[in-house]
Amino acid sequence: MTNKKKAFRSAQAPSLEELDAANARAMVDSHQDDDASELFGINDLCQAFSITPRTLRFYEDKQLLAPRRINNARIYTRRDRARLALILRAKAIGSTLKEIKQYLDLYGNHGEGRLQQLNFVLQRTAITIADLEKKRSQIDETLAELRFINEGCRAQLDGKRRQKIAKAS
Amino acid sequence: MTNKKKAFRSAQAPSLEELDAANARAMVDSHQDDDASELFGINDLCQAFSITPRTLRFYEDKQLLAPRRINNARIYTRRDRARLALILRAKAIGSTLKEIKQYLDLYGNHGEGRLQQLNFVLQRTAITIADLEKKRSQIDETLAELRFINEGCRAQLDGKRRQKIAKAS
DNA sequence: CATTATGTTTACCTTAACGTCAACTATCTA
DNA sequence: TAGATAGTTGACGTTAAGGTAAACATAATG
Repeated sequence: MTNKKKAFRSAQAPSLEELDAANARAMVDSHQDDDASELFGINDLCQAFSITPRTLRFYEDKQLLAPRRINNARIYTRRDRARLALILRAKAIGSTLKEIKQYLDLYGNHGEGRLQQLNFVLQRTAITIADLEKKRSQIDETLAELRFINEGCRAQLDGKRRQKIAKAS
Repeated sequence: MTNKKKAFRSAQAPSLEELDAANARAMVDSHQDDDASELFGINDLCQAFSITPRTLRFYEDKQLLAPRRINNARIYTRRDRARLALILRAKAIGSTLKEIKQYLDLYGNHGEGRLQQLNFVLQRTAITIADLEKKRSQIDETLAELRFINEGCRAQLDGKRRQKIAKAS
């Protein structure tokens, strides 16, 4: 359904497969709360996730990322990197950047113990979870249909093969 | 993540919940290969799926739908309706209209027995299936994280409740 | 028959998510 | 000191998926 590798008009969206590699590392990184140790330039991340600099700057514009600057150049920590992984994964499953921002804002703010906020986060996560579960089940339905078609084809092909063999003998 | 019911700027995308009702009927209909019996006007479908006429005309423009005309007015059969349900479901899980068209083109063309075509359909469905399975697993990961946050909140709130009780006694 | 309700086409407008290009700036290098 | 290299901002372009508005057609209805 996705990713014909036409490569028309430069950098396409990263395929789901491409995402995985970088993604895995980033996920690990995100729980390693060391901050300043491993740093990345903009192109490091671009290569790692198969995106363009423009995309990263755009996300920054939209306040999804906030890397430090060193003489005006963007420097990303592994936390930034992990955040990026979240963003891309969320995008891959059909969320808009606006939604992702809200999601990440929740994600960040679960440490301070204000009762109001905790309840808020609790609600929002519950809603988001419900939403994703629904999406998941829609995917499952679609998968069931596709498998049905797929097996139908396979069966027909098998039939033809048997016919040929029968004729040949 | 989706659907704040702001209702700003008229008809929003239909929520996942809204889709379900009409969807279910349409799915049933799609296997009831009677064609001309139950017919729908454009607004019937709009209401059923919470979309606007513009959207239906747009999909027709893009060749995703091809309703009959009766003195130039669009008349949809239950098959059209079922097709629409597929389109909307695919959209809800993050596919583009272009992708959906390809998907539907496969969907329609599995009846004629040309070997080449069967093999083609077989391949394409396999690819699409793999893609969706990946998406599904990404959703699963996201869900796991959200549940983690959610339970963290819940635990903290419980903690506070116990503190209060302890103080009170 | 005039009106109202439905529906149609054509054409332009909008928003999100980037792409592309031009003009700078800072740092390293020959 | 003059490139080469890697990065920056800013402005405008583009594509997808519709929204909105104007002008017209047809059918039912008072």
